[in-house]
Parts: sequence; structure tokens; C-alpha cells
Amino acid sequence: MIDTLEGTEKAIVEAATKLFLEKGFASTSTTEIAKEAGCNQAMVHYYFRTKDRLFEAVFAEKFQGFVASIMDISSGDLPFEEKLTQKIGAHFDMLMENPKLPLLFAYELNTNPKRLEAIKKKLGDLPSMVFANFQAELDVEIEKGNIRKMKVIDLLFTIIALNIALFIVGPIFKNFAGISDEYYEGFVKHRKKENVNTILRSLRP
Amino acid sequence: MIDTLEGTEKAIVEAATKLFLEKGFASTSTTEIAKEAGCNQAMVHYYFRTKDRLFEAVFAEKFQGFVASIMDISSGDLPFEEKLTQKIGAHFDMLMENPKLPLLFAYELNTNPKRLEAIKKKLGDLPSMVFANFQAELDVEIEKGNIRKMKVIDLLFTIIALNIALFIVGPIFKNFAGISDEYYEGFVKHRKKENVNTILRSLRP
DNA sequence: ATTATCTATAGATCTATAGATAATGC
DNA sequence: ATTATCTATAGATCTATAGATAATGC
Repeated sequence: MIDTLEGTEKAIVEAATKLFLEKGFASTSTTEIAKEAGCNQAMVHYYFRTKDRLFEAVFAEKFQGFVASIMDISSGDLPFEEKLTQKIGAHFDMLMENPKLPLLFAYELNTNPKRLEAIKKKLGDLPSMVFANFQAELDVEIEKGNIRKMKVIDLLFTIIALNIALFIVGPIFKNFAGISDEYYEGFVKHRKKENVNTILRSLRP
Repeated sequence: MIDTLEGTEKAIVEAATKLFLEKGFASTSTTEIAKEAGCNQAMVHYYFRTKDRLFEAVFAEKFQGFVASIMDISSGDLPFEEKLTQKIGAHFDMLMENPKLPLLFAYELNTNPKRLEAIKKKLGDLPSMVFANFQAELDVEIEKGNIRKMKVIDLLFTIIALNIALFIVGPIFKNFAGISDEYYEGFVKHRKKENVNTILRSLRP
């Protein structure tokens, strides 16, 4: 969506994205967004009517990508562990590109019931698709005896927990421990492997 | 602290705790806190001067308990796995009693640099204590060959990730899947075991 | 003509404080 | 006297819109 925009509208979307991610929805004003975008405050409302609609416009598709990323790769006939490793990696990479997204979403969806309903509507049955898809793959492997008997919700939850928590808790760790950017970058890469490893171990019979 | 308070001051602290957890810092006004506490808005500032100080007053010690809970139990001479299981459980139980705390903290510390500095100062060297303590225990077990060679940060991170993510992502899951309160309660209990299990498996040589 | 941009402002907050009044402690 | 509570308000937001002006498309 943002690619098709230009000029002031694009500048507003970019400014809003940046500021919402940095300071959250409630603490970001349309005045500030306008300033960052290099236009006056009325323009923000001219293009998006309300601050809420601006938020939706900016993040709706990001959230869709968020949910979809976990099932993106169904790369043919690879062995299950290999396929799963790729899926976890894809999810992780998406987070690396949008490190502040999970916290913003989690916060908005937990503190603002209206936002939760709006997103739910917009997603439709994508979540249940992800669920069902994953469940089917899992059942095959359980049948084969390759992994222990377990519910898909547990696998999904472990993946999401380990991946997003890094980007939610990591920056606080980093600051408390006084870690440099370079070192932290290495830590993130290391955790990618570690998360995969932890998840694969959790599946074994 | 809250136990020693009474009357209006206590009512304000309780109202603030409830509302900050529910809607976050920025979206909660002192006017609203006063209303919930059953007094007028001036009283909030009479007791706490500023909204920021009120926040600190309310959550500083909660956060300390938060960090401390991971090292609380060093229950003597139990086998390592048993001891670790208890620690993870204690951390989990603390979260169960304060399910909205981790998201609020994560959000405030990530979006508000001043808050991060304030908390850092208040915690002092508690985090490094937790770290060092845990590292020592771990090294003994690695030496014995009971667990694989690993850094304490990885174990600590896995514990925190799995535990807090449940309370951050869980409510969203619950809503999206339309799960009942009773079922969800069961799921949380189940995840407690599952988290312990996942962590123990991640340690094996 | 239509679309984009600006200035100005209404109306609703919200935080913090000043100053008056009531309640409490000595 | 001191502490707690209230009313009232200053001053600073902030969102959303109205209405004027400039730029663009046909």
C-alpha cells in the first residue's frame, strides 16, 4: 500500500509509522506526525480523517503479514524439521525487519478492545487457516512417530513466544547490561539458532 | 508499601494500579484515577505531585519483585532440575498473579527512555546479582555433565520468553479463538508444565 | 472543477497548582 | 497547627473541522 503512495500522503504514513512504533499510539499526536512529515496538522486529517483511521491504515496490512509469515513457506517436500526450521526462520526474519511491531500490536490489542475487534474483523479467517494448515502437517509427523503427540497450539505458541519475546525483552536486557550494538546484533543472530534449537528439541518423542 | 497506606491515598494507589494496568500510562488521566478512587483530581497531585511519580510509586516495588522472583527459590540441596522447575514455577506464579504487569513494563521501558533510566537506577545491581547467582549454579551442572554447555543468558532468556509471552500473547489468542474463561484457565495451567518441559529439554546435553 | 494545502479556531481534554474550607491532632 | 479535602482555574495540549487560498487536471 505504502509503495503506491507519494508526496504528502506517503510522508504522513512514514512519519506515523515511525512515531507510532517509537512512542505508541496514545503518546503520538497528529501535530507531531505532521511536523515529522513536513506538512501542517490539518493534512493528516485531510487524508485520514481520524488518528484511529490513520493507525489502521498504517498497520492493518503489516499485521496481516505478521500472521501470514508463520505459514508463508510451505516449501514442497523438505523433511519436516527442515521445513519447520525455515518457517521459524521466516517468522524471525520478519520480526528482525519490524522489531518494534510485536510490542506495539500486543499493547494496542491488549489495552484497546476496539482495536482488537477491528483487527479481528480485518483478518477474517486467516488465523484459523494458519492453525488448520499447521495442524495437518503436524498430525502427519505425529502419525509417523517423528514427533511426540502434541497440539498445534503448543508448537505455535512456543514459536511465537520465543521469537517475539526477543524483540520485546531484548532491548531492555541490552540497556540494563550496557551491551553494544554490535554485540547485541550477534546475540540476536545467535538467538535465532537457539530458538530453532529449543523448538525442535521440544518436539522430539 | 500499599499495605501501610489507608484512606484516600490507598484508594488512589489502587485505582492507579488498576487503570494503568488496564489502559496504560498515557491513556489514563489523573482525573479518571480520582474518579475511580472516589476523590477529586487535586488529591492525586496532593499525594503524589505528578502523574509520573504516581506511576513510580505504584510500580517500582512491583518491578523489583518481578526481577527477584526468578532467583527467589534457592531451595537447598534439591537436584538441579527440581530446583529449576521450582524457579520457573515461581516466576510463572508471580506472572499469574500479575498477568498484565509484563506488558505494561515492557511497553513503558521500550517507549519511554526516562522510565528505563529511572527503573535501572532503582534496581541497582539486582539484575547482575540474579545473573551471577544463576551462572554459578549453571556452571556446576555443566561441569558435572548434567546439562549441555551454555550461557546463562540463554537459559534466562528462554525462561522469561516462554513465561511472559503467555501473558502477553495469550489474551489475544483467547479472544481470536473465542475461548471461554474456563478453558483458557486450563490452557494457562497446561502451559506452565509445557514451559518447564520445553526449558528442561533445551538444557540436555 | 477538483484536489491539495494552509490558517485559524472550536471544543474537549489534561496536568498541575493556588487558595479556600473542613477535619484532625496536640 | 497541621493535614486533608474541595473548588476553580491557568496554561498547555490535542483532535477535528471550517473556510480561504493555491495548485492541478481536464
